[in-house]
Amino acid sequence: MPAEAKVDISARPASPPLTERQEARRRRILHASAQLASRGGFDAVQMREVAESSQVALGTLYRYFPSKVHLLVATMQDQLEHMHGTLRKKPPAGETASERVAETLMRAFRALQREPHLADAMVRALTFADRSVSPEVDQVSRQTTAIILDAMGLTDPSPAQLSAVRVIEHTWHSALITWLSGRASIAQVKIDIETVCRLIDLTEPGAAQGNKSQGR
Amino acid sequence: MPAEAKVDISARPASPPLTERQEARRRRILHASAQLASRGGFDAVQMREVAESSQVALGTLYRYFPSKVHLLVATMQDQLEHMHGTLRKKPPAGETASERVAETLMRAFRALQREPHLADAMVRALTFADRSVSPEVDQVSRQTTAIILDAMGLTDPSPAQLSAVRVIEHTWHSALITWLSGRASIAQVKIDIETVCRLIDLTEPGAAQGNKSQGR
DNA sequence: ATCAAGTCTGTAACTTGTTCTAGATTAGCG
DNA sequence: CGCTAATCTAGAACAAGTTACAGACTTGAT
Repeated sequence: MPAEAKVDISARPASPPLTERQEARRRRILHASAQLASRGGFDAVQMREVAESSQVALGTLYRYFPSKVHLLVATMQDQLEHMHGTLRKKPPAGETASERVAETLMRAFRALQREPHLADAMVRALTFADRSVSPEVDQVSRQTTAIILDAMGLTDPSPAQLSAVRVIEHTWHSALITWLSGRASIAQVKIDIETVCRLIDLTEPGAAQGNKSQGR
Repeated sequence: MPAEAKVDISARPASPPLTERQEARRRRILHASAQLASRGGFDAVQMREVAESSQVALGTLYRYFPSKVHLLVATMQDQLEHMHGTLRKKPPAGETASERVAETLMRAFRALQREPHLADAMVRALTFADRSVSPEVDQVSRQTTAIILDAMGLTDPSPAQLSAVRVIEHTWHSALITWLSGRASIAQVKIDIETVCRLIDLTEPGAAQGNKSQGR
């Protein structure tokens, strides 16, 4: 499945091309953000501290990322790219599409467990984001969709399959939140993921679907 | 299905019984909260304004609700009780359990559409809540579960059914967020709800499930 | 090399959630 | 009624996100 370059193109809004120093600043900021987040989660990412850690004035930080939520969502985009790359190297081994998706998400989940504070910061920012961050959040969503479709081994999904993927993403985000806020165990998240992934089986060609009103 | 009184018991932590004046204050605060939220959503619920609107000192507000998120989650509990009562009066008419659940959730969704700002405030608070609010958020979750099980017409759900309900709740919350932040249309939310509700069909006695690894 | 436009820095100010304090008020009790 | 503990009020104070601004530094074009 050859689809490497496409990601990088859509990743940046690419409005004005950044100079080298600017690219370096941006990278320092994202690094500081991830670092602080890894320590104490959402609350520990304080804009003044991010600015100081990344050797940038507060005003500059806000020029690069117009709010804390923007910053953390961008941090998530960054991490997601890593993740997608990593996952691509070792594709999931399951037989059915739903097994492979569940395996992929559980692998991502285990990665998040290694940095729970970072996960907290990123996921909280994602769900707290208001309309002003929609484009960036959408980008994260597209990236996530791409990862799931990859795991399914699809290049040209049907509408029903896209719906299933949407629901899987919903479940993934919400399950993460319940885990992060201590209301669900790791085992519980696993069950939820496995449960929702069975939706995929319903969309397979041979599956008998006794349904109506599944418009567009 | 006789299960009326139970809700009220678990609804309040019932630590110290409130005096009449205190109950009145609590009610004024919740009312002011809902009112402000209906105007401008999460951001419009400012603690100083809530205090003023409800004729209570700021310190008192914080004594009743230890944070803005606590306040909004309590507001949501309040609204949910209304909702559950309303829904109970006109049970959904669908033939299958999944149809009835989808109908119920869509009805709730339409109610939220009438007060989108209030919905914004409540849902944002719910997903932004950290561990310190877990008990309250859990209470909301239980109430939501009860509504869904009601719609299914179940009193004694199987583990598989509970899993399905959990996933439905995940989808419900997350779909609401995408709608509130303008990243999904009302139609899209409808599709997502209908899609996830088909999971219920998989848990019915006669359903053929070609699955493995569905532990406990 | 020089100039204009755009960036970056350092710092103060403003906003809103949260905490703290000192002095009234209220509730329960003898 | 009169006392004591708890509660409530008004207002200041603090914390962190965000904005504003004046002056220094870069950049790109000439």
